[in-house]
Amino acid sequence: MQKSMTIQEVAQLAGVSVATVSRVLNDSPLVKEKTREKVLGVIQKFDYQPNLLGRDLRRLETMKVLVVTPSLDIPIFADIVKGIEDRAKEDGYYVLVCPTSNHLDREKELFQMLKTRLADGVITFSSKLSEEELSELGQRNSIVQCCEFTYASHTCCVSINDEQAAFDAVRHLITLGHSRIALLGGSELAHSTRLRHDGYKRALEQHHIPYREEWIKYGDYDHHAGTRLADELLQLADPPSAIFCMSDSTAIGCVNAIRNKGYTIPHNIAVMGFDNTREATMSSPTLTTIHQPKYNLGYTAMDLLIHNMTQPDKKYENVTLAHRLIERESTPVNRKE
Amino acid sequence: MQKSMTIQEVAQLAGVSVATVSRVLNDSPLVKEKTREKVLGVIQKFDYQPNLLGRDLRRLETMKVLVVTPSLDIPIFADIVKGIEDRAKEDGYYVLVCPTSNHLDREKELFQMLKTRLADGVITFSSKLSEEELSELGQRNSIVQCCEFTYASHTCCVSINDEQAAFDAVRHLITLGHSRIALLGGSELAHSTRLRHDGYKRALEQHHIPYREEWIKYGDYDHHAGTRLADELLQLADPPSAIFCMSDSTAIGCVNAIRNKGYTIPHNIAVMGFDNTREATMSSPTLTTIHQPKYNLGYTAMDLLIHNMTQPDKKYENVTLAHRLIERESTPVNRKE
DNA sequence: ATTAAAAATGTAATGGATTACATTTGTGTT
DNA sequence: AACACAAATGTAATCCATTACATTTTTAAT
Repeated sequence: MQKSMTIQEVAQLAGVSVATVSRVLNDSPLVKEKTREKVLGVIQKFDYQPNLLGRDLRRLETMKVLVVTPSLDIPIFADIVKGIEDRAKEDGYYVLVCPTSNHLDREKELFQMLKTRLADGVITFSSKLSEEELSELGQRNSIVQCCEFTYASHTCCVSINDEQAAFDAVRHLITLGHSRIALLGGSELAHSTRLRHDGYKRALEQHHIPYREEWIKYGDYDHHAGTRLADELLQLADPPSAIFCMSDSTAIGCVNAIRNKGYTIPHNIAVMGFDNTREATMSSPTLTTIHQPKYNLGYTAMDLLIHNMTQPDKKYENVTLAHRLIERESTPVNRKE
Repeated sequence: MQKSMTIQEVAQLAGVSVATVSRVLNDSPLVKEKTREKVLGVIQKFDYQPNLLGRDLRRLETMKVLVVTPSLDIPIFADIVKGIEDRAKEDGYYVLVCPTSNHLDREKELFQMLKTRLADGVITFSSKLSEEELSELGQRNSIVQCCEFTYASHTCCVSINDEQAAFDAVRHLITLGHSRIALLGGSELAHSTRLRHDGYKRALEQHHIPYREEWIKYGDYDHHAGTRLADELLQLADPPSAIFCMSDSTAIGCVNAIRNKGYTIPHNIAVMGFDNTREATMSSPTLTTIHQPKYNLGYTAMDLLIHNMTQPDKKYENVTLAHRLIERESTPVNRKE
């Protein structure tokens, strides 16, 4: 890579010292107006750009934050990152999104960037690192987990209350008169899956509805899984009358499967999604779903991260934001409320 | 940010000079085995990580590549980035994805990272920079445009042949017996939109089918635009019998609008999408569409970028990859072929 | 005009690693 | 044993910008 102009050359051309140029670059009030103009003149004339590697090395700070994610096509991801971006911009941080393609090595490499000083902090979605690794990294670096949570000390997390959200969803179906309610989940490994399952179970228990193993099915979060699992449900001797899916994509696959069998939604079977992504309004019928405050999750995560990167009183807490149930066409109109 | 261990301390602890430690870090063959072990011992014992800011400054190279995009939720984006990632990994580059939220300032800031030495190269999707700006940046830095193309010297581009792809799509509809073919486009500003429009027009001309202004409509790339524009088409006194959409999302919106009016697809109206995203198989009916080789577009873009970052014979060419027409349920079965 | 204080600028150390060049250690040859 | 040469290691310059501290210039007060 070719050399570009340095602060020395600027100083020379402007007939001042490097210190003065540096002060101009950093808006120091100690520079006389006339001098400032002279220096800025040279800077503009030659389109000088300070080498930020030099600056960052000196300051031991990069103003960069990594967003580590297993994949870019998680439907809620884009909105979350928008929230992160906006909060970051307020304090002048760069946001760099790094997909790991679900490779643990890649994730470790990215976390190394904290140790090797290439980034000041990390926001992570569903990390594969172990509790020990996260805790250890958290001691010396700032890490915020978003949405998906691995318990670890010296770490914090921003998410909705997944257990309660699932509870609310299932209660809604019960309120509509359903008692034959299936659960279609995403990855069984995810902590959120367990929590949502717990919420599902609690809602049934509270209404004295028996829990039936054969109505609980896990797959991926995508629509193919939804189609496949819904087909399985429909082949049961005793199929459910409502299906709660842990993602909108799954719900759409589910809807397709149900309609292909000739049933109508919500008349024969009610379906609920999760996340309230744009997919929920793309499907027909549109999906009743649980809204996640995506933008705010991102904004809050970044806010917490900035706090921990800059303030001495680190916060290692779990922040829970409010979810919301959104009624659309895939569940019957609620006459009681 | 707290100081961490430096190469000096390692050298001291190992009883050697910093040069030797550096040689060990960089796998130099000039180090005696016994010395190497001694140094590695200290490195492991104290979990020393070299400060890459120091290294990068000295080498004037960061091994980082920026992927600048207006948004993260472009449906073809995730697969393209996977291709970029895989090629990057082969040569040890970091891939950092940077969304601009469509803000020109933000984009400029990110391109500045080339000048400020924070990144070695950029792959950009539909840049908003002017031809002059791109050309100027291209002189001293490596820039590859992907999919969307602004003409500029010292720049290269990897994409499909949009004109031909649209031509093929429309010809397909003509082959199926259609002559009343509408065009629903994305942003009118995009270069690809113009090219696809040209291909549409050429196909009609070649088959002596008149071009009708009222059947050409532009909006966003999303499904809402598709619904709205399709509604407009259906209200015409003389509506089309086939609709070619410039994205799968638009096509899905279109499909919903058509079915809401009580028409069936493809019996009453045929619909084609573009991109072959997962949405194309999520909709029902599934979409006939133009497949973009997304992974390969990314892989090739990164390949070209690496070439231009490392080799003296820069390539400033346009690489065109093959597209493919994929038949699904939204167009009638082709009996002639 | 003199002097103290404030403002502006400059000098040089610093951040951490790499590497050209210098020096020491080791090996082999006669 | 002496010398040539190779191998291993060390010293110090370098990458570029920031900043503590030193120095010079300006302003204000007497």
